[in-house]
Amino acid sequence: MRAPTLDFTLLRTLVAIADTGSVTAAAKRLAYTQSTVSMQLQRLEAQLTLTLHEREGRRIRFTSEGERLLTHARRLLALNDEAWNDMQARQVTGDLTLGIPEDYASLLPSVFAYFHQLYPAVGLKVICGTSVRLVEQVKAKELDLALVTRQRNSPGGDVIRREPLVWAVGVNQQPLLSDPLPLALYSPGADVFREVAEQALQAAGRSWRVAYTSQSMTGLAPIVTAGLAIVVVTRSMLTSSLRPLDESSGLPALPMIELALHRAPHRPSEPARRLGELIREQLAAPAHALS
Amino acid sequence: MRAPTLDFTLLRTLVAIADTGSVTAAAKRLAYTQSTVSMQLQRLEAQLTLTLHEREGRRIRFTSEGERLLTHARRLLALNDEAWNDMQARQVTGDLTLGIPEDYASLLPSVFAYFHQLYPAVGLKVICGTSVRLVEQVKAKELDLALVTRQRNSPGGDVIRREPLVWAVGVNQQPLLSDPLPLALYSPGADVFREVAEQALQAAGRSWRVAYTSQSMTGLAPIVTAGLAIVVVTRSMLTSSLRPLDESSGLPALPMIELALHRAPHRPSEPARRLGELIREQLAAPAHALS
DNA sequence: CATTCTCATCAAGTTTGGTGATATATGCGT
DNA sequence: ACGCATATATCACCAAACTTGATGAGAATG
Repeated sequence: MRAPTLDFTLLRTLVAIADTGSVTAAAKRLAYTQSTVSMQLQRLEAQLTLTLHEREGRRIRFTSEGERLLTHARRLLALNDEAWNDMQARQVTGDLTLGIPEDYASLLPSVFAYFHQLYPAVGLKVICGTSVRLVEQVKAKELDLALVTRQRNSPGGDVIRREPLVWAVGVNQQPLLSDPLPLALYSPGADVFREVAEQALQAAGRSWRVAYTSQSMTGLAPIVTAGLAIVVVTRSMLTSSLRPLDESSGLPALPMIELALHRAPHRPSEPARRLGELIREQLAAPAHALS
Repeated sequence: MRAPTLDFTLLRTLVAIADTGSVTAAAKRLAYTQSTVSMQLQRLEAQLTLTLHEREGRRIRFTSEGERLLTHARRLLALNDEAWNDMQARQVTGDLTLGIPEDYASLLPSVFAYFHQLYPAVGLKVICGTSVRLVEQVKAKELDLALVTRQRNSPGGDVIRREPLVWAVGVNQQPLLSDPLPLALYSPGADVFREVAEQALQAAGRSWRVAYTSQSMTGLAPIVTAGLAIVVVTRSMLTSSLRPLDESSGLPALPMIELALHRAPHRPSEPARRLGELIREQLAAPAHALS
């Protein structure tokens, strides 16, 4: 007697029959003939020497053995697909450059680690820059993908996630609400946060001055925690040294910003597609109000 | 493109090659031809469109993809075998009577529950009795199996487990070491514990009297916990109301007893075989000195 | 009662997979 | 270096397994 071995093909038709509730429908779904599916079911029963199904008039009913095998089958197929996908993923090769805004660098390492696990043969390079610059680089095909922040409903790229912006100040500081308002801004020339903040203040008729600027948030941190200026960050970027300011502070509400993924023009490479999908999955926004 | 599906047969071959380290050896183990195994390996690589192995002179070496698939394969095969065995087990039907000594009734319910899970179509009946009587019933084919206690190296049956016997007394009582020693015994005419105790006392030159007897330990419990008599039990039967007596009590050491499984003469039924195996597995002794 | 739908069964054609024989390559001993 | 023994790859052939399209039986619908 040779090794007792199940047949994935038969198991797959079994669950298809169970899912659709009919042999004909299962056949359609699997792109087989009806007679094939019918015989496959019989073959499976013959191999196991037991009865998996009965007929109640027109409807099919699984015996307890059938139900039991079904749970085994689903488990096995899930593992099969996982294994298969994993092996296919290892064949995805190539190089890939992704651009991200500096402020998001902290959000992504886990995604990169996961990506490397799934696609060990892909060389991934990450560069940081301002959103405006990254978009230019993607258009120039210097980058395969770029994750950028942008104001709501700006054109270009696919929205991955929406996030609220907040005013923040050092955790132990009183907000410095003098007029003009002292702002700490980073990415001096081009950053979205700056635009958003200035628009909001202007609409509210407030005056402001740019008290400090830096290339990155880290450079700004000492100023802000010292209470010398107010900063704009996304809610997810709040650290323990930052305290968000609500409406009672008298500052105008800030709109949401969007995290968007830009892809290089024309057919993305396979690695780029995969990374794009992964980023979408992993960064998918927790439930927010939308549209 | 039809469903991406692995082939258990090929996976099995793969692990056989990995286990044996050679195509030829794998072929022998699987009862295939060498050429078959060789082609199967190629087929597997072709289906996945990747290279699983390389040759280092004569020796085979798996690529990292090969190693990876191997771990998947082992997992999948384990699940396959589990599923297969489960489905086969459900086809084992019939009735089955097992005899056990009353004092072990508490040890076995979990085994019975497990057995019923594995072999739901088997009707299992359990009867209790003294070891001597159970052995007779097995010989008379009134029982399919009997689990009995016996003195070390007595003939008949297969040893499942060896257990130490101990003298015990009520947990709050001082041992009543009068002469003659008051014993509480159950299974009056025939029990092994009694034989063992009496042999040990006789060898030690002690006198004793049977102060109380009962069909089961439960009937004796009040007497013993009240400190009116001493009882002999296996170490695993000690309850919170019993206190074991060590050598400092002056009582002679007791030998180990054996738990043995007797099978009805001539070919055991399939259910009987299975239950026998299960009992052996489940009751397998924790590490003891042996021989 | 006719129609429609689903399913089981059959014969036939095709594909797949295993076998035995043979060729190639590696390691080892002389 | 040479030849023997062992391990592997490859080929053609055959048998078994699988899919298919056709056909008929049985059940639901109206």
